[in-house]
Amino acid sequence: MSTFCGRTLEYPDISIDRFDGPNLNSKAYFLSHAHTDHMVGLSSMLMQEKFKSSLHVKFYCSDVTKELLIANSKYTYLKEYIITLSLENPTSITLKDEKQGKDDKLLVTMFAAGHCPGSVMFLFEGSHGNVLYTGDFRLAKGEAKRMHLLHSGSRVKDIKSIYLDTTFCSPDVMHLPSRVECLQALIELVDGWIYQSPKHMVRLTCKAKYGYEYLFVELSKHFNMQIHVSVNHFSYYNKVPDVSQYLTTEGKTTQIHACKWEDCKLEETASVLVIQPSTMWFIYNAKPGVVKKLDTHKYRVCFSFHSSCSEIRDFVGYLCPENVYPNVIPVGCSEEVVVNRLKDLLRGVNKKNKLVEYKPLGALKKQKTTWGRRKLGLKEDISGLFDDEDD
DNA sequence: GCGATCAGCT
DNA sequence: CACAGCTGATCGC
Repeated sequence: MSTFCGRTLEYPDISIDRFDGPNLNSKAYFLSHAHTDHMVGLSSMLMQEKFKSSLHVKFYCSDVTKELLIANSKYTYLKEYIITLSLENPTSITLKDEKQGKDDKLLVTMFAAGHCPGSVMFLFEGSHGNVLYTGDFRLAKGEAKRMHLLHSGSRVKDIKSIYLDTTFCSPDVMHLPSRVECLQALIELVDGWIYQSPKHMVRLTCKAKYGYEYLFVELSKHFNMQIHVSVNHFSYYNKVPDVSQYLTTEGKTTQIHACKWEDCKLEETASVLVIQPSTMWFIYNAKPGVVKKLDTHKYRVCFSFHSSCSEIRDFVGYLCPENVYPNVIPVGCSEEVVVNRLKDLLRGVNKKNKLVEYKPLGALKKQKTTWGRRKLGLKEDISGLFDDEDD
């Protein structure tokens, strides 16, 4: 659950993923993805009036996020203010001072965040340094290297601050199965079931509105069978063919269901295998593995749309920013504790979390130090990191 | 009769 | 199981 207030220290004139309170004064708005905890205030009358009364204030997001947004009547009003950006395509944005002051310019680049359909990160480059806002993300280790516009030539850009999805930045969640591992386990379960008879059905019980589409799409491709979803759910994907072509609202045409079960009138002779994708359950039960049998007809598979702690640390360690600001403070946790779990990866801090003394002429040397750490791979070098915690 | 908010649930 | 919702009750308009 995002606790980000909407504004960065470096660029307080823009708001990201938060649209209430002081954010009503911003000069531009950004949405990383269409989950409602990132849309607080977006449907309010205050926000609607703000857009209506401002000539230059726009709303930036990805194409898919736009379609998911405006398919919901609460947000259809945004249509005329939305400017969609394409991935890894730097765009210059002018922040107009409505009272004839001086305008500011900001270069914005979006990157796929791997959290849910349309989810992105934003890189802001301007006079106050480079700032990366990750939104929610799930990236495997090493993926930052393939995000070319985080680089300048062969070097990583100088990132002043990263505003980071720290949902699973905790020693309890060092490792999570990859998306592919989860998919393979799921395919095995489905494969062992649906070929027994046409009345053998699989029911996927998914909680969030968006996020499981990767599983739906890949399952559909593998079994050459569309996934049944509720009409209401399907309507959000009308303009997103990359997803909708793998879905159906006709329950009778498929053996794989992710629909609202009560509305799906199946014959009573059907035998149903229930599979529940879960993350927290696996974390709290400390069950290693990808799949767990609960009952003869009931399984859980471990699937996460947030990065594990080691994936987060790999990402931050690769970028080596000066500052890290957690977007999520887990319960019973403080911002300081979360930052301490990442501090050793920041620029100018050595492995023992001591500040490296600042010498202007030592710039090259410092550069070398961080390089060395990157090359060595900070992979399993986390000893002592969690010493100072109570739990 | 429509939102907004909140408890309870998954 | 604060991953991200949904449903249904209640209150105000």
